Amino acid sequence: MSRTTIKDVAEAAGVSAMAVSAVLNGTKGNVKVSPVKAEFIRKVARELNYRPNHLARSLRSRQTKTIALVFQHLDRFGEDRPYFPQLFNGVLPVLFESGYTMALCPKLIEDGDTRSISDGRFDGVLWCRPDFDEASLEAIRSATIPVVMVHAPAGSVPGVPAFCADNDAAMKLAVSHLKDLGHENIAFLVSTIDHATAEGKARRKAFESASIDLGVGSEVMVWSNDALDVRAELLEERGITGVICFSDTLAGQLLETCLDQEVAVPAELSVVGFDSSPFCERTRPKLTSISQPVEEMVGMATKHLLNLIRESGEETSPKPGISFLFDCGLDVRESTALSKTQRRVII
Amino acid sequence: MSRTTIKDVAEAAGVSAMAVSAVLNGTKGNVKVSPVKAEFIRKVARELNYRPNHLARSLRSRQTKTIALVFQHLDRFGEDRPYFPQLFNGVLPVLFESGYTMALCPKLIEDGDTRSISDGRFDGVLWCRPDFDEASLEAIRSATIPVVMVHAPAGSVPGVPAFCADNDAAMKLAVSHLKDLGHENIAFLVSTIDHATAEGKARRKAFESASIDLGVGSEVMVWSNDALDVRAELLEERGITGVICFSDTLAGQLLETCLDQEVAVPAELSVVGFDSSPFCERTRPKLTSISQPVEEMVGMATKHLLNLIRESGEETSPKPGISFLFDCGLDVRESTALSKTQRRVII
DNA sequence: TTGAAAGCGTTACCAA
DNA sequence: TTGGTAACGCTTTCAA
Repeated sequence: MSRTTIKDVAEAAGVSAMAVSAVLNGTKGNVKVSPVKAEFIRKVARELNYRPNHLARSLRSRQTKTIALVFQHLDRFGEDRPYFPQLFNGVLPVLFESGYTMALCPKLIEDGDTRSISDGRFDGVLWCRPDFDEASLEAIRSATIPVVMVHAPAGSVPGVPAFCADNDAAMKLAVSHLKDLGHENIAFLVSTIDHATAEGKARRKAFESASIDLGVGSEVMVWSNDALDVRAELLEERGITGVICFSDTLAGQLLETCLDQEVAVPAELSVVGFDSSPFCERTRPKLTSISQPVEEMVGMATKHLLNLIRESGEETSPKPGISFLFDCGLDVRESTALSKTQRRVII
Repeated sequence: MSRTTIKDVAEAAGVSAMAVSAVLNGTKGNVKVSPVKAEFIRKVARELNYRPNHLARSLRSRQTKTIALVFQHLDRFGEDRPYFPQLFNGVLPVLFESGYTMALCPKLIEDGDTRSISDGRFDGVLWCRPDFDEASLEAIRSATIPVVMVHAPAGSVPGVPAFCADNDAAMKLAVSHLKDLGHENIAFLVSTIDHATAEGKARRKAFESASIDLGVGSEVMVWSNDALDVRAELLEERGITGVICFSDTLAGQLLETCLDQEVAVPAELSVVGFDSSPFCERTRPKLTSISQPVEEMVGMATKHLLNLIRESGEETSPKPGISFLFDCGLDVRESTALSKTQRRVII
């Protein structure tokens, strides 16, 4: 029974409640208790097995030592989705090191009742959803606690720090790789759902700029769940020989479709994924993919959030919003190769 | 700014704070507000963008709509550890459906400061750590909120419900499988860490009983990180031709060791894992493994916990502690085969 | 150095 | 049907 309150301890020790509080909280402020008395209080507290009520403490002191993590919870935490392990590996060590608790709140994650961001339970929010509707943006804007966004393009919400992969550089890397292999017409493939997200739009734009800059033909293809006739629609109709996909998962689906339709990868079509997850090692052929430092991004975002929380107590001049862009890499595996034309030239 | 309090709303609407509370909380109890007034209050609340302070509400009503999840956080959430996705898939849907928040608290998960179970922040605790030290057991015993244990043998803490795989039946399944294949000397392999856990001990005992019941020679081997000479120590010295491992991970390590030492699996040695994770499909040979319904176990444990929380408000006669045993299966893949002797007999 | 009192924002209880 | 008042358990401020 942790029913013992600070009052019980105070009575048992023959002191006031505040003396107990001061002793147990490391007496910040100008209240001081003599060492002897302090030790006695500690002893009594231990004997009564006193545990401070975290709720009452938070209510009064206006800090909960808890942050909320918001992510896109469309489906299960799957075996082939390396994102969630990376996310948690990025967040938890940083949080735990500082004694912070992580909360997964259905109101924020599922109900979209984003106004409850500031309902007092959290000191800050790590917003890792790539889809922003206007309600969410408004909630983030008007939050009374610090919010940090991950996977959000710079400046998505003025004044709110954003941590994001450098999609422009990433796409340039991938398009350049395909161009070097002799591909002249390249497509960007994205699912309907992802296409609607901020990151979907950002990568699409990045792809288009990269294509123009590098002078290759480009095409954006939004893949709903319909059948896709790779040979007819891509190869023949549009002369596309290289495809950059929004995600590894999507690239995996494309590989399967190619297998079904007897389109050879990479002989006839080169395929690039996004994330460079362990999944890439298990496909046949192994998937060339853009790598994104999710864990580092999330880890730094978490650290930044904790800093903002610390500072929010102090009187500091308002800071400008900052965004952080993370370099991506390209892990070349087996799914990309010289285009047919190029091979002819070499021969 | 969600600084608007219930008082502000009450003033603006010209009513008392409790009227507002009654209206917004669905007026349980005997307090009633006329429909007209109720609608007006709702309107004012909406206009002022009032959000109830969850902390204050919890403090007063003594329920936080939050449960804590405790698990073993030895290392990273890895790609080859299917446990965590299964854990979260089991817990979150059940919790979210009932509007409960899940908290990961460093005090409980890392610091071992288990007394803070009852610090007011949680309505209940889902205890999924397989290692129980005396301090933890004492903390669970003296908790003021409901606790449910997963991976704990029945009756680990009197009165606390335990959800666990039926290790006895599982081991019987595996030993029987190996016996049918003609193996006469079987070992149970477990790492030092796992051996110290409650589940480690339970499986060891289960293995020993199964071996005796089925009349096969048995040996328990605790594998620290030392080199293990499979041929000398297992095959020659002890005549062991079949090994049941504590986990798939450990079985994977054994497979690698066998590869290094040129011991053929399954020709010379049959290997069985535990968990039947997707990992088993990726080893060479594919790993025969005992399957444990983690997701269902955890899901049911969560439901049970929520029920206990609901009931804890009511005056019910104290219930006896219950334990739930879950059937395991054996997924036979490629790492187990007829023993040499048996093959000779057949030929 | 100490203690008393006033909140924090809410809900429960009791009188009207 | 209403509304005041008293908690919930703690910390902070102010006066001694």
